[in-house]
Amino acid sequence: MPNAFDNHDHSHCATTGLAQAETILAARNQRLTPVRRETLRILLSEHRALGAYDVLERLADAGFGKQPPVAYRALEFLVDQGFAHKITRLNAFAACMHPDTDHAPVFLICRICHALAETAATPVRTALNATAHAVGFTVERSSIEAVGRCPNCKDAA
Amino acid sequence: MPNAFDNHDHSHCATTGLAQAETILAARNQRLTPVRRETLRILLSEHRALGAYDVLERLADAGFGKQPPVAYRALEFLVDQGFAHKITRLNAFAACMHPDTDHAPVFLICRICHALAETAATPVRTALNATAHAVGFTVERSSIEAVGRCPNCKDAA
DNA sequence: TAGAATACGTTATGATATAACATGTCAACA
DNA sequence: TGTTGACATGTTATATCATAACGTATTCTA
Repeated sequence: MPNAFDNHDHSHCATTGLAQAETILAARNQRLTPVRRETLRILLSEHRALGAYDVLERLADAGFGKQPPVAYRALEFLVDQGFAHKITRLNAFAACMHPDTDHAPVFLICRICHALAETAATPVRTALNATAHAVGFTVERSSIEAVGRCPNCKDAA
Repeated sequence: MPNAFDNHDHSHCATTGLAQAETILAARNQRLTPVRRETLRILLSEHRALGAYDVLERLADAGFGKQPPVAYRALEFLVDQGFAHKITRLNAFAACMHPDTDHAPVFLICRICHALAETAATPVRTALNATAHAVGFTVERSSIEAVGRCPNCKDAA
């Protein structure tokens, strides 16, 4: 599976992502309405996080409503259904790169080019659960977000 | 070392925290001015995260300025110097419980009572670095925040 | 003590997010 | 097949979080 830092056929990401969403949502009897579909397409079109107001602007350009709740509601739906994530450090949203598998992902955010990768969380999550367990805490949800330099920007300041 | 979920002599947290800050800042030639001191005292007075406007209100009550930059600047200073952390998931700030040691902490946020604990990060950070390294990413800073139930609230909904 | 650096206070504005309510769409079924 | 109820979309208005820009005061240091 490619990640955001590889060169890859990016058009593939969007078509695959939309197709996956269609299938999964149909199975759940949930509707991928036009606004929701366009919102997901917008997020899939970049391997970076977009602010709700960026998404809103693009939705408005595509003929949908111009007011914040339009974007926030579509984003909330996609997050609830596992097709997008909120990156709390950035107050921004990104398409999920593997809605079919394991969740509680780790996000790697490039400080230079703003690329965003979503990586395998298992070992990190295991460590987090152990740490929490040691003080009697039960983890329900977690955000693990790292800022740094991606391989393409590793020599930059 | 007690954590937020233990019963402990809480007045101790504030006095120790302030004393530590005095000592460490003096050694760095940094000034713990009255606003900064009061801000730290406010954060230390609770084992939970406070929003900047909550802090601001208490600062105003204590006779300091009433405008947002007053709180944000003091908080920024404390974060820079390692005496407070921003909890991005909550858009809120909390006193650091061990400004003297290892950083890049893990935060455990109780969904029920809003208590906040800052725990040993080493194993989680190790796992995160390994995960990042596998895709060629260099971690510079990270936030690891878990929401769930603390031992005192584990039987609640 | 003059000048530079730092800190504090204010006004104003920007950025992110949601409450509340009206209108529109669609599927189930009486 | 028309009504109903659930869900979705759109709007207005407002809440919440954060910073830019500028003037004044304090502190440090030469």
